[in-house]
Amino acid sequence: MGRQPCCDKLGVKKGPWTAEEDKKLINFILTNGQCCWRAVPKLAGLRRCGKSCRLRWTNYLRPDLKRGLLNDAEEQLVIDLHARLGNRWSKIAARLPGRTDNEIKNHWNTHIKKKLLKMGIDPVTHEPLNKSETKEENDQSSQSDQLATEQFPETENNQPPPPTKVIDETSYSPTDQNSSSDESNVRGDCNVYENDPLISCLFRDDPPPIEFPWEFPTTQENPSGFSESSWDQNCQWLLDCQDFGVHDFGFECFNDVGYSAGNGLELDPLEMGNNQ
DNA sequence: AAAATGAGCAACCGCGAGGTG
DNA sequence: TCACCTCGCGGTTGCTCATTT
Repeated sequence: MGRQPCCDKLGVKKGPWTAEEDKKLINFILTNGQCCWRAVPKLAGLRRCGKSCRLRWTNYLRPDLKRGLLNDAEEQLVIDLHARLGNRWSKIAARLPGRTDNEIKNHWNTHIKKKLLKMGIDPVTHEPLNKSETKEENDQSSQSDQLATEQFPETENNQPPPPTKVIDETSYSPTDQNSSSDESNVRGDCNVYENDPLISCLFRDDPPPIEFPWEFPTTQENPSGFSESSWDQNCQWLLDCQDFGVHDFGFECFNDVGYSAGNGLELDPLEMGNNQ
């Protein structure tokens, strides 16, 4: 029984998106908002699969996206979140304003992984490499496996929570507490970090409202200067651009919207929430 | 200067979750 | 309860560009 393809493969274009396609997609979403992705390509006049449209939008065209490499704070946060959540990139991304799961995943695979290995840390377990090797041997024991499964049923590979001393001491170290790598445990740690608004925000049940509903906040406090106008108005100039190429100018102007420029980690989640 | 190799990243694929009739 | 559909996620691929030989 073959799975039904997400779209009609015939006549569906694949590969890199052109500026023209980007323009069509942005134009459509600005006009209609995000609706049924399956219908988007048809309605927008794109010969693309709906899935591809969604991916393009969420990973590249969304105006609140930050571009460029992750800064040190973001990178440290990714490492720590990965230690707790494992490869749940979307969950990790939800706690990094303006970053996408794909971007974080790529950054992890290309930069952080190597960095950790260089430091002698196993990027999977977040334990010192020699220690994890020893541990792997010990893990042959079915007893320990069972214990791990019981204690951390949802943990990746049923591994016990990684230790946290591996995290750079110069950064905050929320994982210094006993913790597991699952979200429930993330939540469980919240009280520990109550005093730190950033940390407590990061480990809240519901992540900070990073995902704007594709409308810019209308608060007068918005320092970006976008506060008075609508999303449509703000983006209209984009659509008027000749040779539209989002890659080339990266929506930088939007990065200031809704949170502090340059470093989204400085945002105040409560304030953001009010802004919506 | 050209070929080989590696790194980075956008995009694709397949699967599972959740919603609906 | 079941089948179907859409969406989102995570793993993987493959293209492009930079660096090395």
